[in-house]
Amino acid sequence: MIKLQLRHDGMTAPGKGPRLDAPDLDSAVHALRASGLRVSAARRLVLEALYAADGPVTAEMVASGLDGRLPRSDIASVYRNLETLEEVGLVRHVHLGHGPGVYEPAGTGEHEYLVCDACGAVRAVEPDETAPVRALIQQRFGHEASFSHFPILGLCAKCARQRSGHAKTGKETRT
Amino acid sequence: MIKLQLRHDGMTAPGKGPRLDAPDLDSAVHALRASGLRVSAARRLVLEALYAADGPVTAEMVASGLDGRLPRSDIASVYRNLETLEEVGLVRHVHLGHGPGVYEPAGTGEHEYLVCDACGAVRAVEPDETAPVRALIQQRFGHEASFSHFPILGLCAKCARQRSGHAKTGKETRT
DNA sequence: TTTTTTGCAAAACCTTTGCAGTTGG
DNA sequence: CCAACTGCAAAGGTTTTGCAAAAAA
Repeated sequence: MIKLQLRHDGMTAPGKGPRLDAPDLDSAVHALRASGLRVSAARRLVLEALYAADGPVTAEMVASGLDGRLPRSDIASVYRNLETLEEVGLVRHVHLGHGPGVYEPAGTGEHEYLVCDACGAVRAVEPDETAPVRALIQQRFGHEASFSHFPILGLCAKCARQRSGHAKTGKETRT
Repeated sequence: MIKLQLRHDGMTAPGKGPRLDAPDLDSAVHALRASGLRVSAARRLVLEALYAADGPVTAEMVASGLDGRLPRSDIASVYRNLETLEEVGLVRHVHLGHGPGVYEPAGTGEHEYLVCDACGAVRAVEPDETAPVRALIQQRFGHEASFSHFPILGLCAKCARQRSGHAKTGKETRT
């Protein structure tokens, strides 16, 4: 068993663990106020964007007001607010691939992700769907796994079929 | 079932899938030549560093000659060579956290990783240890998972115990 | 000799930080 | 009023790219 230690900065919600239960924008704003944080225009806008988006989005997307659907804001403030909101457990971020991280409201269900390395498809599943998988990992390794920060990478059903079915040649995506 | 598609750039060995079987530096160099690539000093040095390291290392580490153990080289060339070597299947890279990616020889066994989100511990395991986990994922989701590019994140046994045992307060790492 | 590869410099990309001015409570 | 927050600008860390010079085959 190899074990090494690298530079590390805590990848999930830092201060507290428990994500606040905020299924919609309003409850998020209330929770925000309850946390002693100010509900500034910029801050509210970040939440609005995350709740309005139909999936996890980049900071850049939030700053652009979801490509114009909302007023745009400063990217530095967006990052600062995402971090603050993540600290109080209202927001979560995930790394689905090599690009920028993507953010989503923490209160809308703790999604876990499966990403296809060949076609890039992202599939969000509910944690109880992966519960047996996490249980098995727990049992085998004593490790309490979570797939909500890094996805389960691999080949989606379609790409896997395609590959084994007729041993296709170089059907990969560019890198 | 949610399904979204984001920008994607193929995170594992691009051109071909099959990692070349190069358990040591010499066979790697031979495989390299066999691939039609030139064995330049800089290129060889990258391989030397990866085989000499005792775990996956950053490009920066390679460029520094593993902190002086080997001659140092230009970081841009290191990245270029890592990419090239990855393309022919001699090298692989992993993202263990928020920092830079880490690289290792592909021929020394396809490690998979478990990373602790609290203490940062990295545990490398052999793929047959995770086989049942991957089989379960396959069965449940039709997804051919691999944990060699993104690790299984979560709490290691020790940190999990610590946390459930005596409901500790704010025992987290900074972010 | 010819094509690949290098080394340097510069840029690109994502994210963080410093600071003076603004604003929410 | 005053601490918290903003916007801008600048920097930081990682990775990529352009290009003329060097080196492998």
